[in-house]
Amino acid sequence: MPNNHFKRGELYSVINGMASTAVARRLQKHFRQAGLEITIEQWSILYHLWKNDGLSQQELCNRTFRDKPSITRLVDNLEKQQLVQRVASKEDRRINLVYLTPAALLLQEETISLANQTMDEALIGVKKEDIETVKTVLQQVYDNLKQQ
Amino acid sequence: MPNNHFKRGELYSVINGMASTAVARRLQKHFRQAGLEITIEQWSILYHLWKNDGLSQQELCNRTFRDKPSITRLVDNLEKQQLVQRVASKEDRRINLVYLTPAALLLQEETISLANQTMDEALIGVKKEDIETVKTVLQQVYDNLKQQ
DNA sequence: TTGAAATAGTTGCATAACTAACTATATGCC
DNA sequence: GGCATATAGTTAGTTATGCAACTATTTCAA
Repeated sequence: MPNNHFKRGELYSVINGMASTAVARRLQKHFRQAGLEITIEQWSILYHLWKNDGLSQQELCNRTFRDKPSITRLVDNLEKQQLVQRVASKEDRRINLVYLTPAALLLQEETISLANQTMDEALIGVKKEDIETVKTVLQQVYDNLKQQ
Repeated sequence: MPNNHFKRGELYSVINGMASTAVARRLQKHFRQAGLEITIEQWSILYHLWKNDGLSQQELCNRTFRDKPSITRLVDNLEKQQLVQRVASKEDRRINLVYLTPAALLLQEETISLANQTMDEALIGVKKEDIETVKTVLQQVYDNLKQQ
């Protein structure tokens, strides 16, 4: 039984897009101001590779919540910019492992600093325990919808 | 002084995209399954017009958190599908007022019901007071970033 | 062992987003 | 009144997303 019959239309606006778009736009702006030519979507791929280089494209799908064609094209564009390189797996020839180039490693510190700064701006005046609640709720929302 | 130095990278993933994308995809799926040919972006325009018909494109920008070119093209596509109509304002000839057609009025009840149903699915197991917290935090995030 | 099903990735097509540059109209200050 | 500036909207170019259909490879079971 649904437990939340109250202004769901507005809730929809809130959960869907408005805050996340604002954060994304701000981060993109910070990148641009720093003279960095990458998009935030490309950056999110690099972010996961900095944490764990050599992920397969499928793993990048899982970790960035994108579908396979999106990853294919993001990796295409990152390869064009010589920030990553596809390497066929030796164990399973269906799999491409994606590796960072030295150029990408140079971006890590500056861009993560800009991302942290962006989150600091975004979260001014927000209580720490409320942030935990947001994380939990949005994770629950994702889990509620992810299967099928 | 930033007050939230803890795993902001992951927080970024949570706030940005994952939950909102999942909700969007689920709603789009519900529309498709019901044989409705509109995108959720188009629907969000109709949603604001059902609440207040005859908004200007600029007002639609403000209410849907989109930029002007996005609204131009969404209204283009809605006009192609004969769901809305542009009417030049008599007071200010720069302004287009956007009006719903009878066909769009027919969609209101069904699509809002599907949206509510989608939010119900999304919020299963989430406490009402936590939802209030999420709304408040995301609104704060938006307000923190919206100016300039 | 062979053939069906599953998995990894790519391609094509449509829609949507952002930026920048543009047109048209309105406002406001000298 | 006239010119600078602001505002409303459009257009063009690039990137990203969703879906469906496709190829290649692997897995698994009859």
